[in-house]
Amino acid sequence: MPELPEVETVGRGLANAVLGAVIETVDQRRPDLRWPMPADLPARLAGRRWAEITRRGKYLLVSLDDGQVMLLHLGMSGRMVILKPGHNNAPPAKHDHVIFDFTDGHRVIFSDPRRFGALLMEPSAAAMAAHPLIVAMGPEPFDPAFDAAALSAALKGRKSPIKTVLLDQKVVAGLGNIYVCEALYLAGISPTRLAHTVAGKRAERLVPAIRSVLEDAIRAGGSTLRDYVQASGELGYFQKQFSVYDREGHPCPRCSVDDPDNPPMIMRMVQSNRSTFYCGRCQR
DNA sequence: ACGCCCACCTGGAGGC
DNA sequence: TGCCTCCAGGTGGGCG
Repeated sequence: MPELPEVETVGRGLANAVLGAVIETVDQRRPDLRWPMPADLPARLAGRRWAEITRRGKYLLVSLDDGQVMLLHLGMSGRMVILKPGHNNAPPAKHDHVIFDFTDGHRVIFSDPRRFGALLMEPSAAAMAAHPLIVAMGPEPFDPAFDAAALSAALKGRKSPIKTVLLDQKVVAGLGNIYVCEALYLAGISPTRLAHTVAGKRAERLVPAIRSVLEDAIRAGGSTLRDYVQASGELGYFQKQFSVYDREGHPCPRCSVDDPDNPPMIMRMVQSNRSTFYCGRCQR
């Protein structure tokens, strides 16, 4: 579920609620998610202040006041539930795996039914930066260094479809199935086009298209942040109207206006066992 | 180094 | 109501 915009929104919501707050207790309700969590997690976190929250790709990095860094990944179904002081007394739900209680009364719950998510810790920022999951990642899409030339270089020699290659976090960090479909649509590039042929003008269209779909989604998420604590306390999965994702059979919003009597339809295909949504007419 | 496929999990939707 | 199948926004690891 969560791609870069959702992770960004979750990070902002956490920052709004508990940045600077001190952890009183941690209730670790199972030993592992995708990987084992630190066995001494509650002891390592108790009394620590959440000093900084940053995002790298789809990872959230929480820096603590003693220099430790906690890595959070939401996998496919992970959520961070934020409960305000005075609303933190409900018993844990089935998939509430880690519960952080802060001295100011806030409660943060890491909930993840499918458990593809992760919670890891490193003793220092340098150690986290060198972590295999972090060190191998490609550029942030908003980094100015991620330009058409850099993208072309990353795609050079890649003979798979561009759709598949953009899901590789080493090419660019943070894209998932939804926003790859949306970015290719916005750029007018066919998902089946071989990645190494996305160069020149196409690469120059694709980079701003990637940024645009991500920015729009972050904005949509940010607009829901005002009341980041709703009745459920859930955060980060906002409704956004997509152009192509999950819209099989709908008319193409861009080129169907050419011929209203016979509009091209958004189509679904399967690439590497994952759904791709696209317009067969205006994506080349 | 690259490309393909599987596995890891649970839950929701839809068909019968 | 129950049972079955399929599908889901991620990604590391094993294979050729």
